Amino acid sequence: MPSTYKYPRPALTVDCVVFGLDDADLKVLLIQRDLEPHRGGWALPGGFVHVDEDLDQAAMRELREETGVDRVFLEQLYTFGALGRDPRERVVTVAYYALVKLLDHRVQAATDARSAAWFAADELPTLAFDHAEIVAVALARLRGKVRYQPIGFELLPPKFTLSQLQHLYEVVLERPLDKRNFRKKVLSLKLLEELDEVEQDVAHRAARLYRFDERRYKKLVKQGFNFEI
Amino acid sequence: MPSTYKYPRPALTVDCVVFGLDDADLKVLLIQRDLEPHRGGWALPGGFVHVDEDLDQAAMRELREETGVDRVFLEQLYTFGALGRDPRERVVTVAYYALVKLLDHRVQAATDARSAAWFAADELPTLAFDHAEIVAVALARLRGKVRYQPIGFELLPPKFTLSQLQHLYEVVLERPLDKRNFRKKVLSLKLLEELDEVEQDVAHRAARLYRFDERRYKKLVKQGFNFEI
DNA sequence: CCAAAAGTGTTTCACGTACACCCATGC
DNA sequence: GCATGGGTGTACGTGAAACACTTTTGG
Repeated sequence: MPSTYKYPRPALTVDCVVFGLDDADLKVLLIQRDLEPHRGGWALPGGFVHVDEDLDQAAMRELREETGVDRVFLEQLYTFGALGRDPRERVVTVAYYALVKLLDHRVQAATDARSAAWFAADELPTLAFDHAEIVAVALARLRGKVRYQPIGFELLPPKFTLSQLQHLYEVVLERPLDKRNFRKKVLSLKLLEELDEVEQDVAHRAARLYRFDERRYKKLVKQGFNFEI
Repeated sequence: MPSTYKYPRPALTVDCVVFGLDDADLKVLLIQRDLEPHRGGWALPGGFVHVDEDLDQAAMRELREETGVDRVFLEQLYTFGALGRDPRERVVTVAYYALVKLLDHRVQAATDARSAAWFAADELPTLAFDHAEIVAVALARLRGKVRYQPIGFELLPPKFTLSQLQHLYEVVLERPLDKRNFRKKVLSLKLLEELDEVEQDVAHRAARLYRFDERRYKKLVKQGFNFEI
């Protein structure tokens, strides 16, 4: 049933920039719009905030509904409210960014009713609305934050090699890192648990697997520890 | 005239955490509410976003209308949208924080029709709605950001002494800093212009005045420079 | 002349950075 | 046996941190 208010209200939406990482580079998950405006164009997953759900819930719901992505790292990014950012009416959107383990989510995105696909973050198609700006802000946030918060692990499988971890930082920070210095640095943090396991099915010496020790990290943070890479 | 929509919409507001600095400590500007709920209680300046103004404009307008504060550093903080944060109806608020030169704004705030007052940031009265949480987030942002962005200068007069600057960092970061190391560090950044002026009317040796060289800062940023204190 | 804050250098230590070779494995 | 990435140590330089006394000015 319709609702009436004394003064006009902006519509409120959420949009999500979903990042994933593969062997080659950083990816962003986009959906193809099935409505005007920009019908058929690529856009960020998102939609209207229901009046009885909070913002984080709305973002998670839209992500699940439109891309099948669920139970991932999700953090509010920035709220975009420029006049005219949506040609139909005034729409304010609370943008989020998500970090997913790409291997877990490759299939769902591709097989969803709505067409969804991963694009290299530095080769995105033209995006609807102001979504290109939102992605730019999300990238900047990710680049800034990955250095002083251990969020990079959200992009990797639970067990990973040090080379995978280094590759992650190289891709996100867009610069090469020295292998020995990188390993020295991350191991000195004492946040990685060395497993008695190695990679499988590689055509060369198998690398040791590590796991991020989240319990230990939280304990150290309480003691004033600051993650930094 | 009233507006009708197919689905109910949250109300959208902006709220501002205004920081100022005096000799003693960091202050926050609050207003006394003249409407229910929390009538007579202290709250952040803020109000509804008009449908024809963008978010930054709305924040600036509310700040001007409610406190007389104008032309100050203002930056979006975070958007708060928990269910029940306003007892009347669903209200989503885009929070901002502002940094003002307290001496410029002491009078207006006190003489405005609405009662406004500065409170020490660590001794705030009970606040309406979830405003205490908003202030906490703003403080965390300020503490984090002051170290790697030259925003602290927004809290000082255009000409200031190195001791004032050090005091600023000590108050915001909540820890004492070594005088010699601090001076060495800030001067090494080459962002302060040493003036041929000293403090006036002090009962001891007058300190030299400095000015933040914003042009130089912007130029250095373009060359990849990163401010850090 | 006393109170109050301004101003000034050196030493030490930790950490970031640069850098090259041998090892294990699968094919 | 060869191609591919895994894994390892040292030397150097920069910058952070610790630390105390003299100078200037007004009252």
